[in-house]
Amino acid sequence: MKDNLEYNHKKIENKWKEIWYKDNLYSTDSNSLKPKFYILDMFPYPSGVGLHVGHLKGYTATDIVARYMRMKDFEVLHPMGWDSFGLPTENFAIKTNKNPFDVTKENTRAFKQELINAGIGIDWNREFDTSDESYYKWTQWIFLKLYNKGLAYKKKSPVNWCPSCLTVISNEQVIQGLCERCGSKVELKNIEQWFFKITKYIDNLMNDIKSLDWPKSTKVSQDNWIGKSEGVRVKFRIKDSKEYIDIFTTKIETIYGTTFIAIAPESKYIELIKDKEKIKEIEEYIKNVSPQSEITRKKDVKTGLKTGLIAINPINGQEIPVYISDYILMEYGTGAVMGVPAHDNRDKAFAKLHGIKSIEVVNYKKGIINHGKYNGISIDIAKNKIISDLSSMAEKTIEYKLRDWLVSRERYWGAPIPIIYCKECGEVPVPETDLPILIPRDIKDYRPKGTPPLASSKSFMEVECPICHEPATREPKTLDTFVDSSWYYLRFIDPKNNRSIGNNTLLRKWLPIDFYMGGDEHATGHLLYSRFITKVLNEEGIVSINEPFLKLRHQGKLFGPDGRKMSKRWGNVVSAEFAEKTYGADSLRMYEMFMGPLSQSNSWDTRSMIGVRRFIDRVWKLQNILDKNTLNKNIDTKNINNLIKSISLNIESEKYNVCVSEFMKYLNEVEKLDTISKDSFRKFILVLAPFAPFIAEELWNIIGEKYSVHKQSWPTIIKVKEDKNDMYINLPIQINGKYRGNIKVLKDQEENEIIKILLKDTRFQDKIKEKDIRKVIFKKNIIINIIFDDI
RNA sequence: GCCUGGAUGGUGGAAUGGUAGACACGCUAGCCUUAGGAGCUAGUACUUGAAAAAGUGUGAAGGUUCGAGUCCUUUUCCAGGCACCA
Repeated sequence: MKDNLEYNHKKIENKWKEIWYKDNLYSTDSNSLKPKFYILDMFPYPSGVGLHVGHLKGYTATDIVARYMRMKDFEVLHPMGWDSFGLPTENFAIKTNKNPFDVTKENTRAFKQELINAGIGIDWNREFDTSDESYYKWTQWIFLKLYNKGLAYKKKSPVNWCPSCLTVISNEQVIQGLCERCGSKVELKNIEQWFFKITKYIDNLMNDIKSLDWPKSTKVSQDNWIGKSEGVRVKFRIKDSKEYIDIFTTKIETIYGTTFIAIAPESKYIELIKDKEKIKEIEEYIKNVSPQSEITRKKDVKTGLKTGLIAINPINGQEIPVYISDYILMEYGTGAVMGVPAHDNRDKAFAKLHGIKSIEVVNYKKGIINHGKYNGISIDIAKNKIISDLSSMAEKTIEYKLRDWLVSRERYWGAPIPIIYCKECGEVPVPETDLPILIPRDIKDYRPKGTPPLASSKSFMEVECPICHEPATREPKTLDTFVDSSWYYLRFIDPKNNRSIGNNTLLRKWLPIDFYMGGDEHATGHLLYSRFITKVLNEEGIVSINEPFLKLRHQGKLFGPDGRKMSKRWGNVVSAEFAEKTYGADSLRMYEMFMGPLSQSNSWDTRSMIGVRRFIDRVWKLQNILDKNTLNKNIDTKNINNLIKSISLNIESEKYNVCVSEFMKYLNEVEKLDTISKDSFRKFILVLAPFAPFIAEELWNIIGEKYSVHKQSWPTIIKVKEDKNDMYINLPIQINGKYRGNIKVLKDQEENEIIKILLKDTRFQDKIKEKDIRKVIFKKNIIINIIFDDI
């Protein structure tokens, strides 16, 4: 036979990827009667760097699952699109001096080609860019839905400003005080912006997440981000005044220990100060503090000033000084705290710096109050008593960290906000029939300047008021890219629909997503926004689901060979193209799976990849030992049965790395036999197909089966007759709990029989004396453990 | 500080409470070859030993159990996330 078979991955991959694409092999029949399975990857920003091996980790895993489910006779929807609107694309366009329209086209083409090269099975009929007019029409439509429900509103408030991107950004886009995109220090600016009222859905967001099949860490992240805390608001009266300062505390039991009040520099309580000298001093202080964002204020030094105001502790009438300090955040609680140096580290640090005394009033170790009226009473009881003692001066409340979602941007490359300003009629939403509001093309310089670039287009700005038909102007701000991606998953179901966001029946049928895969960096951004938008669309009757993603998994990061994050800066980016050229797409896919559990991060090691390439070569050479004549041997059938079972099990339990080992183990066994039956070979190709689609299709073709292997059903297990070998098992022997070898015994052999055998076995008869046996632990077919007295 | 994961050979990693290190990479030796960064065969946790074999061994210390990498308690270290959130 053909002895020197060489597997030519280039030739074979080029052949099949063309045929598959031409046939759109992975197209989904929306109206199929089979059970549906919707599996989705977080779609990428098609930035300029191209696809590297890290991107493919998640895509390969979903591709394997999609192919497996397809073979299990589900109608599988596995689509792909491009998150092309927004800062990543626009910044890339600016850097390369091109326009974002062209950049989007070029980059999406490149990304798509690389996915095709990697054999990722996508229904390309459903592809879209979020910057397509036919897509952002519906982004704007969703904005109007929110607007009409009162969930989209404009407000002047301190917002995060990135001085390099020249736009506002949301809280979720600020990472440790720096801009997520460019790493610049974020400033605080007081400007009018558009918000989505996500805070209205806090309770739903917190409750509904509990039942989702999501990684625990992600659920916890969202909970922390929402940051619910239950506490009490307390009024502290100002001496010689009718005014009060409202504070928020979660530790009302410490109120006796209050030795000062501190308010935020932005606090309205500053107006209570009447002393002119003091006002000057404080204005000076505020000037020094306020240009900084709350996030970037120095944490170690807690600066502050006495305001001259004296507050009265409502619990005991004690007079305490009021300070202004930059460690108090205006945006949380009431922007004022009761300072309890004895029981709060920050208060303690502030008190130390400003010479304020500290009174210990609670013993947290013992869980009791050790001061005043409630001395000796447990904290829980004291809390309630204090609250009722304070009566009208206190009120139980719940505070959250989550703020409303800031969605407007002073940038060009995004969906224009569909609002019109009319002198007569005020703020007017664009009528649905006028959508989409297109981005103007007549802007020469679209680069960010701090004011919305769209404002410089006359043709865009000048418009007729939809109500009174008088001249009016458009809102020149655009929507954040996270608005685009907060609903994209539902567009794949009916992507070409021009009349509605999606056919109602189809949306009902295909939602929710059964399996969602993507990076954990989206835990508090995209994933939270998508859940929110889904809940709004649900209330509007547009979708019938309450949660978009039933099951979520994160693929771990793939670092460069040097263990650092893959980046141009380090020169450690391994392109998908490089890996495919060297060893082929099938090897690349299998290697990425073989590296370890999917959720775990790993470093790329090209050298290790040779292992899976050797495997692929040996699979190719199986043709040499293909036995066309004889019937199945029992052992051959048993081997393939085991493989089918274990691959199914391991795909379903998401252990793709173990799948690869199982294939290798199987191959080792088969090579030992020097022959493989056609039936087993056929099944082997079938189970291998989700992992290595190219070589599987080629071998399928070679053995004369009908195109395509990827349209076949998952192989079934044939029952084999039990033979002699099946009658025996190797039973591990433990003596005093320690493994001492094993013996060959009949399957289902009982305990006393086994002991008889052991007593005769030359290896064990010296060690085992029947009369000394104290106890025997026996688990049929699993283990026998013999315990002696003298342990 | 808080939260979430981890810790198993030289490396990546396997292991429903039941033979730890599967499967690979690398390495060592041999075969084949003009050659090998190709292929094949054998070996490869550590210690002792020529070998047979014995002992030790899953970050550390305890505990539960006939039996623990796996369960419980304490602890150390590593990675990631959040953070003046009152």
